[in-house]
Amino acid sequence: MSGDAQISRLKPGRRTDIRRENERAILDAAEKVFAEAGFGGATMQLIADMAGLPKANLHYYFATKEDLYRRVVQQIFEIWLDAASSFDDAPGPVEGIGAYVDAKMDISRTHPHGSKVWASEVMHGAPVIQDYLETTLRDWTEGRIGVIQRWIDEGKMRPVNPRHLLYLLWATTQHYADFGHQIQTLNAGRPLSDKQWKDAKASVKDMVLRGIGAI
Amino acid sequence: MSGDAQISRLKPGRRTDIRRENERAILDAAEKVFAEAGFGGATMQLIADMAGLPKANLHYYFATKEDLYRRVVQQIFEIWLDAASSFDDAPGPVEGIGAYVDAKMDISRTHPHGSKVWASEVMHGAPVIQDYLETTLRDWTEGRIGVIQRWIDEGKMRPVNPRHLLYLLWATTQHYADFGHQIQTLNAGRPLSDKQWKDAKASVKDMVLRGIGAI
DNA sequence: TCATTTCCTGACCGTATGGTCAAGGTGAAG
DNA sequence: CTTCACCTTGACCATACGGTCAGGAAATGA
Repeated sequence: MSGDAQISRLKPGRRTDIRRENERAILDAAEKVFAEAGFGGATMQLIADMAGLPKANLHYYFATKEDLYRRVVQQIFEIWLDAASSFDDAPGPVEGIGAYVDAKMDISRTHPHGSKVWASEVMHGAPVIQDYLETTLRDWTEGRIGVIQRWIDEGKMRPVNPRHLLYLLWATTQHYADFGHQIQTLNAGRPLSDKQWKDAKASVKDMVLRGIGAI
Repeated sequence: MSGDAQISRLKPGRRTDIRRENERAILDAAEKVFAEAGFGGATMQLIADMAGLPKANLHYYFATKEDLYRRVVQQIFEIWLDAASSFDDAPGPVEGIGAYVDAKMDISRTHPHGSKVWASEVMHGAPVIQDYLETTLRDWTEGRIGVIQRWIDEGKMRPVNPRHLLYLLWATTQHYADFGHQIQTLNAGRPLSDKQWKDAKASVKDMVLRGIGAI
């Protein structure tokens, strides 16, 4: 029956699905554990428990702890790169940088663990993604510096150092993920509400865009 | 002879000096190792080697790895609190926030390891300094928010959300320490020169002060 | 010189961790 | 039903780690 086919298609027992779902569960658990404990403090047992799988099963899908870690780091990097497209097809800094801040603030809220793992990785000297920094990130940065410089030349913003503007954007937006615990503590122990997040985004965008004379 | 007394005063063999010097050597080594490897990744053996002492000697001065770690975290926190005095006795945001940015940027250059240890600690949920966040840091923050609000009321700057301004200041200045490796990679692999640091400080200060309408 | 306190350190111990493996389970195709 | 590829997992191992301890060295004061 066609019904059978559909049901079997949704059953978790399907070969490909099993692989996909388990890898996803492991990666999600790993992202959280690596973020909360650091690479050294994370244990495969903890990740396994959080993913609801026996430890030996983790090594069936990911050969080593480092392999698993690498995948987690790559994940957040790709998410950030996607968000960066806001930058490109914008007529000026108000739209481009405004959208970039929005996108990065949203990611800080939806992917705080990934952001922390990335921060940890870079703080420890980028032992596993140094090549990414030297290739993809460097190229992306140079490209964006060019875009900002063009906006400056066109008189759409004040002549600030584009490099330090990018650092300020990264620092400010990621701070809300990486230092989320500190922010929560200073917010009476509660996570930021929807309204407070809206305020945070507006405040950052406002200060940045005024800081560069775009508004 | 009086000469003997002086020499013996300078000899490292003096009781108090021995304790002070060894504790200092251990704390310096620990700060570096904790920053580079994280709490979980750091080992007492590594710290001992870097301090030039046998591992057992570390446990003579610091009972446990956690005790040692706690001391390192407290150290950077006190340094930051000292720097924050720039804020208080300032007539307005240009002087106050300007000096604060200067001070924090200087610390990011001179104490990058401490900054990373603090960041790591907070990212992992502040397991050992949560009480500091809830007391000292919270009080300090509320006080500074009051100062900023007064400046706003006096028309010395635009009405921005003081809390998010503080976050922006922390994020931006500490970024140069915590993400120093990334910044160095994007700087052709070289550490920022004196001139580049000067430019960084000026750029940050300029964007921030303009962002809040103080200049 | 002697007694006392402080400092030093090699050797050792229990535990926890990353990783392995062999044996068994399970769904799909023929 | 049989086959086969893929998935699952308890038990196991070597290693590395934080921490201990006993015995000795060195400094200090009387």
